[in-house]
Amino acid sequence: MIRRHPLAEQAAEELLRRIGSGEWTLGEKLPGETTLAAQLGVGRSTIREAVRELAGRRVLESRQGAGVFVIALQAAEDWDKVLRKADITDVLEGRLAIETEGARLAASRRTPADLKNFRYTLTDRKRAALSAPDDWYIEADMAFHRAVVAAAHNAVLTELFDSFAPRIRRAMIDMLKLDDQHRHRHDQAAHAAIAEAIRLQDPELAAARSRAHLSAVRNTLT
Amino acid sequence: MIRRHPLAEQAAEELLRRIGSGEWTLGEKLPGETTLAAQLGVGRSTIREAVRELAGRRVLESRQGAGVFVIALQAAEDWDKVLRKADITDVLEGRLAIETEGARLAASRRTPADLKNFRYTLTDRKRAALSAPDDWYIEADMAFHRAVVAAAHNAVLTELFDSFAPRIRRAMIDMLKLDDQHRHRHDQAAHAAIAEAIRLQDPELAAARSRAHLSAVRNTLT
DNA sequence: CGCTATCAACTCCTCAGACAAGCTGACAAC
DNA sequence: GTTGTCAGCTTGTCTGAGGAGTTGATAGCG
Repeated sequence: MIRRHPLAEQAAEELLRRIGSGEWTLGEKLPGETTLAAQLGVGRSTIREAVRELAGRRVLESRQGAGVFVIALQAAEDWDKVLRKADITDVLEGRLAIETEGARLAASRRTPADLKNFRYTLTDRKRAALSAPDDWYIEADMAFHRAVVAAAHNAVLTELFDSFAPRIRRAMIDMLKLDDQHRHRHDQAAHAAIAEAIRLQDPELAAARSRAHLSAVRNTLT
Repeated sequence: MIRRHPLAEQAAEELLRRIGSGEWTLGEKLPGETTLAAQLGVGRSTIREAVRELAGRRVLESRQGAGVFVIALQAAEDWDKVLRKADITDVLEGRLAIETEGARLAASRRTPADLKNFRYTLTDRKRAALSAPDDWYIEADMAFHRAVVAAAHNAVLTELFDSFAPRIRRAMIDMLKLDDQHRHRHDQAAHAAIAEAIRLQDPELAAARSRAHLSAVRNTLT
C-alpha cells in the first residue's frame, strides 16, 4: 500500500523538520506565507494548509496581521503512536503499574457504586467467558478491569488506562487467535478475588492479587 | 486577552462537535467540500483548512478522489492538557505507580551502566542539595528518579515518566517556595537506599523503598 | 453467467488573484 | 513624554480554474 503525500502534508513535514533543526526557535515568527511559498516552491494556499495542520498539532499558531509563531519545538509525541510502536510486553508492564496501583487505591476509596459496578461487570464477564465470541469476551474483561481502576477515583490513572486500552485489546485478540481459545477464559475466580479484596478494603491484598493476575497474562505472551 | 477565532477554526470546532454528536461515525465519509462549505456558509478553502486542522489532530483523514473520513471520534486528549488540569495528588499517584514498578523491574534488569548512572546522579543531587538554587536541586533530583525508571528498560514507562516530568517539576518548585526550604533536601539517604536495593537486585525492597519515599513526598502536599 | 476494460462522475489537490481584516512601528502633533 | 494617525506589512477568506485520483456503472467478451 503505497501512499503519495499531498504537497501540503510534505510542506508541513518540512516546516516541522526545520523547526526541529533550530531554524526557528520557540516563540519566533516564521517568514510570511508568500515568502515560504516561494521558498518551498508551492502555492500560498498550500502553505496555509501546512501551517493549519501544524496548528492542529499545537506546534504553530498564526495570528492575523502579526504572523505565524512557533509554540512548541516538536509535535507532542502522540501517545497512541508510542504505544503502537512499543513492545507489547512493555505496554503490559505499564498496564500492570497502573492497575496494581489502581487496585491498591481502590481498596481505600471504593464507594458502594463501585462495588455495584464490580458485581455488574463480573457477571457480564462470566456470561461472556462461557459463550460469547472473542471480541465480546475481551470487551467484558476490559470493562471489569476499567471498573477497578475507576474505583481508585484518580483521573490520571483512569485516563492512562483508557489510553492503553486499544493497544491491550488488540494484543488480546491476537493472543486468543493464536492461543488455545479457552485457556484464558477460566480465570473468573482471579477476577472475583481482586474485587473481593477491594470490597474488604485491603490495599495490599488487592494490589497483590492484581499483580498476580496481570503477571500471569504477561507471561503467556513471552 | 481577547481573541477572535478565525472562521476555519470555528468550522473545525463545528465539525468536531458534529462528529462527537454522532452525525458521522468512525470510518464514515463526510460530505464533499462544496457541500460542507454551503452548509456552514463559508468558502471552500475555509472548509479545507478546517479539515486540515482536524487531520493534524488525527481526527479526519482525506484521500484524494475518495473523500474525507473520520478516523477518531474525538481529538486525542492532549496528555499535557490532562496533566495540567489534573490534581497534583492524582499526578503524584500516577508517578508513584510508574516509579515503584520501574524500581521493581530495574532491580532485575539494571546493567552496570545503570549503576554508574545512579552513582553519578546521586552525587550530583547531593551537591545540589547542599548549595544549589531550587531549580538546580529539582533538576538533579529528577535526574536521579529518571535514572531509576530508565534502568527498568521499558520504553513505555520511561516515556510516561518524561511526560509527567514537567508537571512534577512545577509542583516541586511551588512546594519549595511555600514550604520550609530545607526540609526536603535532606532525604539523600532515602534516594541512596533505593539505588542500593536495585544494585542488590531485590525487586520487593526496591519497590517498597521507592513507594515509601514517594508517599512521603505526596503526603507533604495534602 | 462471470470476468475484465472502459469511462464518466465524483472527490480532493493545487494554484492564482483579489480584497478584507488585523497588527506594528514610524512619525507628526500635542 | 504622550497620543493619534497611517502606511505597509501580516494573515483571513472567497472564487474560479484545472489537475489528479477513486469509484461504481456499464459494455464487451469468453
